[in-house]
Amino acid sequence: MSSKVAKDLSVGEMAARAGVPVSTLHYYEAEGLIRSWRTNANHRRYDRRELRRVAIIRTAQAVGVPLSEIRALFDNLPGGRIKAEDWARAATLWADRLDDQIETLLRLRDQMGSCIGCGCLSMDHCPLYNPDDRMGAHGAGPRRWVGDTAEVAEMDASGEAADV
Amino acid sequence: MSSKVAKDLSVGEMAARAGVPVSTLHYYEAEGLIRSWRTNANHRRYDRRELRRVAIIRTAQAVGVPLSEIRALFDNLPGGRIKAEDWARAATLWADRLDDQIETLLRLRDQMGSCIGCGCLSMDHCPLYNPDDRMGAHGAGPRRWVGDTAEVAEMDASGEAADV
DNA sequence: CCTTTACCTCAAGTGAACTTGAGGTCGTAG
DNA sequence: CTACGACCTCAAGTTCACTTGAGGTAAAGG
Repeated sequence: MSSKVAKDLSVGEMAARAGVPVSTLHYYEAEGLIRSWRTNANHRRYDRRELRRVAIIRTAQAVGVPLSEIRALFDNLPGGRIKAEDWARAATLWADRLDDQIETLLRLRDQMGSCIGCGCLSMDHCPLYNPDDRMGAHGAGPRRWVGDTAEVAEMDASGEAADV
Repeated sequence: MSSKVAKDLSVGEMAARAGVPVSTLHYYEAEGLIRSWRTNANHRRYDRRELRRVAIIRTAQAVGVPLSEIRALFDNLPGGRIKAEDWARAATLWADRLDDQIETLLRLRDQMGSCIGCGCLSMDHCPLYNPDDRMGAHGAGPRRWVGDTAEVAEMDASGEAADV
């Protein structure tokens, strides 16, 4: 019925379509992230759905998901495909991460905004400025920064060393 | 009037307070991102405001600003300090970047949301599924992915290879 | 037949941001 | 006096995600 065969793609075509260099596709394949079959001439051929995989890879990367984690998802595919269920689970997980990231960034933006607004980076003018070492009070201990700006907020609030 | 001298910090204290390993502070200093003076014993001492610098570094990193760019800002400091004006400029710049990132992530989240909702990752069920190669129509050319999900969106819209 | 083009493999190199390790110096506590 | 912890330097190693390069094949066009 359908004369459109939607044939498989060469590595060059994939690269063009997916917007990544050929070398990257080689790399992804070596890392087990995408698959191909070979022609007589030993050239790679990609099922069109591999394009979708590349899209997922790049998308996930944009959210900060490392390749190892993406592979973990892909490795869950019994038949080499992601079942809707698996996808939903991963998507939910990544969406959560997304939410976290968005929240972090929004907090950061707010902080920057108020910093700009109040000129608080200038020791001379910031109403929050306070020469005492308030944070010293709560001692040492494990710290976290990236993905958790709580302490930044605290410093901003205490106004410690408000100048740079 | 103030008996609290708020004395300078050793590298260990800085590390504890800033939540980064000592080696990282060494590294930042080697990279010209922070400064210290030395005691007789050749030990580093940090002015408290260096703590603020570290906070800025980590914050900026969370937004994806590379160290080189942070240094570029810091290098703008004639007196070794950031003037409110310079800070405002950088903060505005980084805030723009933040906005971009937030927008990208929000877009991603929406896409993931609708994917989950419609089960579109399943070739069999997605209402968007379309076996034709719609995207093939617009040929090769430069591509971009990270920080620009336009093409992902397009693929999602066309539903190409909607299964994985 | 010859050349070009697109592909192949495998090893090594890249850059960012750190970390690890070896070997050495202070200054205080016991 | 000696041990200890905190600090020092400098070189080299690590991880991630690729990229580059050398050397080779296969099919199509002139």
